[in-house]
Amino acid sequence: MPIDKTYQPSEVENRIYRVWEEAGAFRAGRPERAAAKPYSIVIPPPNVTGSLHMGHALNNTLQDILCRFERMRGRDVLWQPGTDHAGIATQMVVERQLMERQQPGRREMGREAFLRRVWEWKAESGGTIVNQLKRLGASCDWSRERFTMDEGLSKAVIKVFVQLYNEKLIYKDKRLVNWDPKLLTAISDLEVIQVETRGHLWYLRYPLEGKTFDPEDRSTYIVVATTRPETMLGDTAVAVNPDDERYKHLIGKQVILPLVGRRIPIVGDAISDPEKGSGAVKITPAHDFGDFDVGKRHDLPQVNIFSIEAKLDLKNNADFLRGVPSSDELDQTMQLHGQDRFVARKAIVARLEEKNLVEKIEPNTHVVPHGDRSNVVIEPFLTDQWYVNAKALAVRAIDAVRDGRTRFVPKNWEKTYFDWMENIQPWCISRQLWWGHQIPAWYGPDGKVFVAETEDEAIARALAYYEETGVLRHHQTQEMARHPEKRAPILTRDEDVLDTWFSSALWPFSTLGWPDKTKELDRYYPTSTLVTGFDIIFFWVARMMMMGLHFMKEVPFHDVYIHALVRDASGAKMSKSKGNVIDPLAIVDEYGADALRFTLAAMAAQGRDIKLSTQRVEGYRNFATKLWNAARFAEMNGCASVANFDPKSAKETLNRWIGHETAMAAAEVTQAIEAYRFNDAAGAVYRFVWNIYCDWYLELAKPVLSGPDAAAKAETQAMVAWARDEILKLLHPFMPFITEELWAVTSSPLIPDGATRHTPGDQEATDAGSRPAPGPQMTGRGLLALTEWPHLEGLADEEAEAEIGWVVDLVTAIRSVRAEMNITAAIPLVLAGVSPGTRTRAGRWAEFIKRLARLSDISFAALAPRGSVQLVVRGELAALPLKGVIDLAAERARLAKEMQKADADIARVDAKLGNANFVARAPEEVVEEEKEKREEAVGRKAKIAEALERLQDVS
RNA sequence: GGGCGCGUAGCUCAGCGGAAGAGCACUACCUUGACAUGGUAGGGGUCACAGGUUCGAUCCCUGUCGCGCCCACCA
Repeated sequence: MPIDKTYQPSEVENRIYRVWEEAGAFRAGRPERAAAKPYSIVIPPPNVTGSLHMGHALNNTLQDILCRFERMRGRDVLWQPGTDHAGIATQMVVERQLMERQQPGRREMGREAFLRRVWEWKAESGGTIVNQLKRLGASCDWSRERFTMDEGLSKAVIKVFVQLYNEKLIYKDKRLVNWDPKLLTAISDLEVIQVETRGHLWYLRYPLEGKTFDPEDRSTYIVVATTRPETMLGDTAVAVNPDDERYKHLIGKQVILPLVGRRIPIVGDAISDPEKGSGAVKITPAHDFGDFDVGKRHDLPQVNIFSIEAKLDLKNNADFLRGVPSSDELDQTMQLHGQDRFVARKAIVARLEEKNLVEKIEPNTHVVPHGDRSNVVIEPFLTDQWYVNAKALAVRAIDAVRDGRTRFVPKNWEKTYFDWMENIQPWCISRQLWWGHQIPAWYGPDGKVFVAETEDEAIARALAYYEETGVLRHHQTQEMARHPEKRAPILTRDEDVLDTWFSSALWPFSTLGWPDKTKELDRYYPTSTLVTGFDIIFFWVARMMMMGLHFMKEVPFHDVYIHALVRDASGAKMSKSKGNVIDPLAIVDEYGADALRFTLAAMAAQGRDIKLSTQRVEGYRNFATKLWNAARFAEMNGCASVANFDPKSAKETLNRWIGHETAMAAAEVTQAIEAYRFNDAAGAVYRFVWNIYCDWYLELAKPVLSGPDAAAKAETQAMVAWARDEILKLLHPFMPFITEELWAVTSSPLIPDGATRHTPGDQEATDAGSRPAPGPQMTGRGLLALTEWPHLEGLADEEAEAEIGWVVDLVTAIRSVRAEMNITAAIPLVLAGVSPGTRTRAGRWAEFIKRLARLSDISFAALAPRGSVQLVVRGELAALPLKGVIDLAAERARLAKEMQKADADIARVDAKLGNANFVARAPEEVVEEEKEKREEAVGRKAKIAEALERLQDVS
């Protein structure tokens, strides 16, 4: 079947993907690889209800390159796919949907109905991202797809929770958390972002006890500065710096808290910076992280001005005053109950102003914590939450990176990792949400906690406990154990769910079947490589390290490749609100998945953000077209793969040369991928395909392919096909679709060893993988995805390199002159006074050179003909007799310029070689190189001089 | 306040100790039997600045100036 004139990705990609899937090409543990070394990667699970964005495209392209590369190198590859339930994000999406459809909200419908609704939404949209990954070409083992809320993974989550609880590494604690007043849940430190905000600094006067407050008399009050005046209701102290002469004498005295009337002490504490604000600071232990610690140091009470039930019955903002001891003023005149915090702030400031208690208000820009999802101001809030003792788990996670069991690429991310790990805070894992893994903790009527893997177990433990403590009698517990309906009121389950990242932290082993001892766990854990963005090093990588080491006693992965962010062409972060999002699927539709993948790989240099422009994608789409047409050319010239062809058997210099170049390129690509240098790998294969194979090899092969030498022709046909096949292999990890398609199209049928070429077969490419061999003599060659990666040895050939290099240089030099002088007609070439070796070469390559440089004739002479343009090619003169065409003055000037350059080169080298220190201290090979450079330049200079002299003769 | 990174051709970026590179854009020529999604040739850079180390610095060190990002309880 002749190859189409242009490659149509849209027609090919889906079909090819189906072929791979039907052949089970991406299955881990294929029987024939039972003895192979495993290679495993777990996918960073995308949000199950999400859709593919450019970050996914980059992330998964890189993983796919590694997986396809290792698969071709014979490894038993497991690319473990799956999706994440993404607690908050998914819950928000569904809630928004309910709102848009004007359906009852989450609270109105209740937990059970709401969860049903989320599962429906998951069923509806959950396949989207998976299909999108397939469109990208991701070679995941889809038969092993997992979801963080699958039965198996949920079992792992519960097991981990219970075990950590029993080990006292998970505990419940009442302390300040980051409370998101919009989502009405606690969030972890990592989910808080600091936003620079323009606000105010209020200077408040707190009257001193025992003095009559007089705004004119500064000795009757102390001024505190605050950015959150409403929290004053919860103040339990005023702090001054113990070394501050202005306030030292007040330490130990009391102030009367305005509006509330509470007496609170003035304490000395280093938290107070005399330089800042007024030098005195209000202390609100229940509403500020710093103040919380001060409160601990000075044993201050914690006055929570929000309702303790806030998480249950608050609407949209933190409710006020539930916890504040009442004062008549607050209760009766201010009406703060249920108010929005910012409304309350205004009311409080207004009231303080009325009472002359506000000294001044300054504009103040400061950083304010916001929820990363809700984007509202976070409220530090004193509640009971569950925590993981991350500090304890971090120890081994730090060691593992320290001693290199896990290594980051690029290495500088290790510092970021260490900095965070070494200062790690308790991880708040409970969320007041519904979508997620519900915490396996049950409470007795007295608040006693029972943590267990199942409710039955919790009940059994509770009954035993209450019997032992005398709360229940033996016969009661017996009865309850027998009759479940009677025990219902005994225990209530914790309503909260776990942070999504808790289940993600288990991903490398939970997806492999843990806690069961599976053969997959045994074979694929620890995984080989993790590929992820730097933005989730803390969220995810660090936590997988901790959990992996704790539960598996081994690191979860050996290498962590950290890639950059994809930004838009001008460097801005892509976001929906900015409208600068480039949809990867739109790119795939327009240019093909291969073009997008290649672009991402080519731009994935370590350590820098990727600014994606569609122009660049277009360029690589063109590259795909180039490859396609090169394959077409081969096809049209009868170049078909020869079974068991050995490129080392090539006799033709040209063929030995392409063997040499192919081997070099293969080595370059291999080493680059091994080192995670995706851009280098992509660059190497690009240059080889376009600038070596297409630009020179195919051009030089043309005369042979249409020439009379049957043996040379047959060898060249085989070699063209061989190099093309090697290209398809080298390019396959980057451009899997077009390469697989070409592999299929060009492989049917193969020419049996030693036979001559006949017309190409016309079999459908679709079934290249599964089709039986076409005939007794033919060998089907299966899928490219499962074909062996090139390991080319013994093909280096410096002699061929030198010879073809000379041809290339000569042709280039002649073309340059032609273009500069605007000569279109065929012209003759005279090689003047060249060595016998060059003479032979020229004879051998005459036809090629004539064709590529458009020459009418090549001849030899002792001297360049008068009126010639004279070129120095590899130290010898090539003359183009252009009498009448050439401008002697211009030619003289050109040669003079060349001469200057030669002189400059010689001078520079001489400066080096004349430097005794250089000769003495530089490495020998460098000195040798310089000497060679000098020799070359001197030779060149002599030839230019000769040419100039010859030119003088004419004038 | 700490940490990380970046300033190289008009644009986007590689290179990171031994004579400045790519893609795109630009200019000229080419409908030559694989490819105009192409070919050939060309213009364009004191590698941010200042010191230092070195025989030699775009590359290493120090500082300065710009620009990002991350972390941090400061009013």
